[in-house]
Amino acid sequence: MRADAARNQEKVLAAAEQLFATRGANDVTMDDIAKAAGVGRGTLYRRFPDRASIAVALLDSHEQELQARLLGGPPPLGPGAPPAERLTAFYDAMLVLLDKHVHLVLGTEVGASRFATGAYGFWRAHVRSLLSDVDDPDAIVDVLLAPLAPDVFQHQRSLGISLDRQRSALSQLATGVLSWRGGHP
Amino acid sequence: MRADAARNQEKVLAAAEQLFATRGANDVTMDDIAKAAGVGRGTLYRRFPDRASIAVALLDSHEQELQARLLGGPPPLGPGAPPAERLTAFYDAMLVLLDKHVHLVLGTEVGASRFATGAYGFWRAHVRSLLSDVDDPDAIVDVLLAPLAPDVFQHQRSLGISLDRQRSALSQLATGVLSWRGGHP
DNA sequence: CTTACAACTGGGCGCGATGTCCGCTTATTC
DNA sequence: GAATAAGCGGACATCGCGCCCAGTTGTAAG
Repeated sequence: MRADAARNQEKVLAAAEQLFATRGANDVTMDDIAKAAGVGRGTLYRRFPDRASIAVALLDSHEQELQARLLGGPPPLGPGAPPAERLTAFYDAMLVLLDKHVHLVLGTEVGASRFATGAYGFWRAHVRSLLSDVDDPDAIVDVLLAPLAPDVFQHQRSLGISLDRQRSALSQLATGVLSWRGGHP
Repeated sequence: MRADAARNQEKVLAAAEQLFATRGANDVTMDDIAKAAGVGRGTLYRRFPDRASIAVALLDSHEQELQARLLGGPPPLGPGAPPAERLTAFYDAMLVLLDKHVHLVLGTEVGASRFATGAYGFWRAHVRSLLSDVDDPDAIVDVLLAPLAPDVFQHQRSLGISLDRQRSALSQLATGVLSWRGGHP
């Protein structure tokens, strides 16, 4: 990549972050971003085919950091704690991430596209690995990830439910699903 | 309402149902529907401000029927069974509804608009009423409804997860959350 | 039956966003 | 300092939306 191209990409990301934070993510047009970054539409579309790809780029570093902590960080987030605790810790971390970047995530994942993200695949694999002793983990995993959808998060917030209440709600969910052994001896 | 207007409304709904079923709901433009129904754009917009309102109208009868069964039908869907069973029954009924009408529901509820629906309010109130003895039911209820989002449903299907597996996954969720009493004496 | 009114009809119009295309510019390499 | 390829940017065509109004048609009163 040429030096000027890198510079422009940086300008685009900075401008987009600003705009996404100010107004809602989908009240920002490609044109707005191009204008704010001081580049032409063509330049913008060269790197980023749509708004979502810009939001993905902006989120990337944060998500990778969380992924690293999941794989190799200290428990209960990282390996070493019992599944229920790790799931709760994962929920906590995701809620913090959402809390910081809802606007970005809403820009990324509208509806079905959410599941196509590489990040979703990672969260799914992680949670899946915690479900070794429930029935049909492959069906449960998406159910457990559903409450982390950005619009659910946002909706709860608009209802006045605080981050802490969300945390304890998800904690109840994690404990309930992973600790209930009704049918086992 | 004038007789011809009623006739046209009928034509619009029939045409829309056809189109929604054929292609995906959001590959159908207002123009398509107007053309297929044999009415002008203005006529279409008179009754229905957008695609969502058409899908809502098409879903309305089915949803009302379920709502009636929730309020006054036989248990476990209606009153009389213990909460965990009623929640499971509710999940089952919703999955059946989704299974029949995913295309419509996807046309209705994209992202945040899902929560603005009158129907969502009803489901929320119903499930809320089943949560009398969990902590902070107002925070849990949206979590329990999240897996019923049409895009989650669709995603699981595209992964090859059958209706039955979805049913038992949600049943595990209901039982887990409602039957776990870790902190109680 | 006729008449007069109000509701309904339908397509034309402007708007705003999208994504592509191509002539020009600028960084890089020898 | 020239050659060359990569990058730039804005003009352009396209599409869907939603409004609007002049003509039409159902309806109800006389």
